[in-house]
Amino acid sequence: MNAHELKLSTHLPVRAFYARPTVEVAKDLLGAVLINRTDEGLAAGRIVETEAYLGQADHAAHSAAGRTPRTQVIYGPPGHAYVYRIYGLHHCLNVVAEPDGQPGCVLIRALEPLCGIEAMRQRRATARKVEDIASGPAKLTAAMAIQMGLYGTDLLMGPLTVRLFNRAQRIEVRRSKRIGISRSRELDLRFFIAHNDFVSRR
DNA sequence: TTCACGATTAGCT
DNA sequence: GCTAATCGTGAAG
Repeated sequence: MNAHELKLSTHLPVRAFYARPTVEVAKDLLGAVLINRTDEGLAAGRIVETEAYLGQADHAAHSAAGRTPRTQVIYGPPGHAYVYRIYGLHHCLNVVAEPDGQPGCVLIRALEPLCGIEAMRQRRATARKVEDIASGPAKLTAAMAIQMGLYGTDLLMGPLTVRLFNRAQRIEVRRSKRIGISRSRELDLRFFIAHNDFVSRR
């Protein structure tokens, strides 16, 4: 898929799309396209796996620690990027949900690469197969060149954006426990597209 | 100021 | 399955 086809087949959601319950946003982001306009050209991938992190009764969410310099964007207006560094090595990308003032965000966990795949391969030199380029939360930020500079940016303004397909295909959504957390591990807040080769785990 | 740890990944056994 | 790599954050002193 090239940049022109991408523009014709997708559209930007309105703010209200993000100003909904986190779980709804997490489900509806499946099948959407994440796009980053980088110095090395356009990078885009289809979202195939997400996790919801809630504002209340979710001890695994970063916002559970309350409002801090790091987590403040989660409490702000929806449709913005919450980027954080993990293990001092990697970055993870979240999309802020819920109305302004209420915490809640969606971790993007895996993408199916669509545009700029050659540049993604260069940024993800260890990936042998295309399925390995963005099949994990820190893999996709590396592939898409997403770093702390995008913290707090508005996904309705770019350079980092999310677009929805104009003709929504029917997607079979699977639900499971979240990956790699210890607290609130009993919650089923991971969503992914069934039978998809690009998810981090089946 | 100190300290333990984490929404991960890659490489090796 | 196990572990190193590597550092900002938040809690405690």
